[in-house]
Amino acid sequence: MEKQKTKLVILGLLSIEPLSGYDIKKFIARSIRHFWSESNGQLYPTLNTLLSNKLIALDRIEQKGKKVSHLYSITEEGRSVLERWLAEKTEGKKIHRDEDLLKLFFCKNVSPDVCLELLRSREKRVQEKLEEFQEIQEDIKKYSDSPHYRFWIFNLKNGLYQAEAELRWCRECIRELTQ
Amino acid sequence: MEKQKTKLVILGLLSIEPLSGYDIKKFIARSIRHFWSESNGQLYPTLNTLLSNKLIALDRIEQKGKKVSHLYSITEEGRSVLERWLAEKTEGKKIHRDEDLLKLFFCKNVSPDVCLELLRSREKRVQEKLEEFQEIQEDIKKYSDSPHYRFWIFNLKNGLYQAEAELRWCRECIRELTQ
DNA sequence: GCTGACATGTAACCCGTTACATGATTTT
DNA sequence: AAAATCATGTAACGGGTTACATGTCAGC
Repeated sequence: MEKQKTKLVILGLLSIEPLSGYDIKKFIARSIRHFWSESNGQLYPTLNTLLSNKLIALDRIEQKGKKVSHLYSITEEGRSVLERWLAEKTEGKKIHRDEDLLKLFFCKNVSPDVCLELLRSREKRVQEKLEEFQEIQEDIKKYSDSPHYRFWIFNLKNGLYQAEAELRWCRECIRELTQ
Repeated sequence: MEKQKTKLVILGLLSIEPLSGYDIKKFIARSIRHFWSESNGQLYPTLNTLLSNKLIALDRIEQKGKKVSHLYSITEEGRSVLERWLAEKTEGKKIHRDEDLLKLFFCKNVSPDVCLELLRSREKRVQEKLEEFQEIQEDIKKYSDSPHYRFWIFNLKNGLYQAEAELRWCRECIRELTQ
């Protein structure tokens, strides 16, 4: 009965600045995509739910011609919901399923080459992720004066450390298998 | 349209040795719980699906008194499905949602104490995970002569490296916030 | 006139967990 | 006699993705 986190992301992002649904998607893509995602199928309906629950407000509808853009902002009530969640203890039960590791666990069934290929492709993926972090770092630089910034850097660093550890692991495994 | 991984875990585990549904649960708990989980609601129905697809076979039903235990084993067909999957390239798109990091991203909204508490509780959780790895290492020692063993150690090491990186990160963040 | 970004949304589907149901057997 | 573990399952629910639907606007 995992509670719906989508509404919390929305509230969180709107606590930074008023945004439209589309803005939220872009914001996520530029900043937290390395540990969070939202799909349209969740985003837009949730936006409307939050609106009817008065946790967010519809600031204005911009219309240039007939192109519509809904700009939302967080309400006082929304803020208190957000703050309550932030102070809540996160239950860390959720284990995240890792398909590569699962395959590796059964790798005795296949040739060493298959296994090596798995590791190399993971290595490559991790390297791409590292590059992604560079991009994100660039993207959020424009917020470097914001009080949010230091926390965002924390997040980035987390991804960085994880990726480095992963890379080291891939290489060690590959070395051990090729000896 | 994420394909059902449950059946692959089952096939994988049965490729090691014949097991009952309950055995599978225990096996997971003793070996791969750090990166995989299965619930009853998935396990038992999938077992029956695999059976009717002839990817696994019902070896025998043990009855001591009226306590029933179904022992399954993998068929040739099941083996080839397993091997095909192992050789398949894993699409690494799946980002795993991290609620702590999400909270941290919005931490400007709350007092530094709340943020510190978040980090400390994460640190504690990671330490517990490290202890878990010790347990798992003990539990799988009985397989140390098996050709599977080296891969299992790889997996364990992955978790270990991840946890160490996480721990370092937690501590750095805490230090930076308490200065 | 076409492509690609802008912009919002819905419907179907599936994966997975939770909670419940049932009953035997072993241990305390 | 109670509690824990063994053992298999089902029903309901909900979260989340995919794919589709619709239409505008800017630039080439």
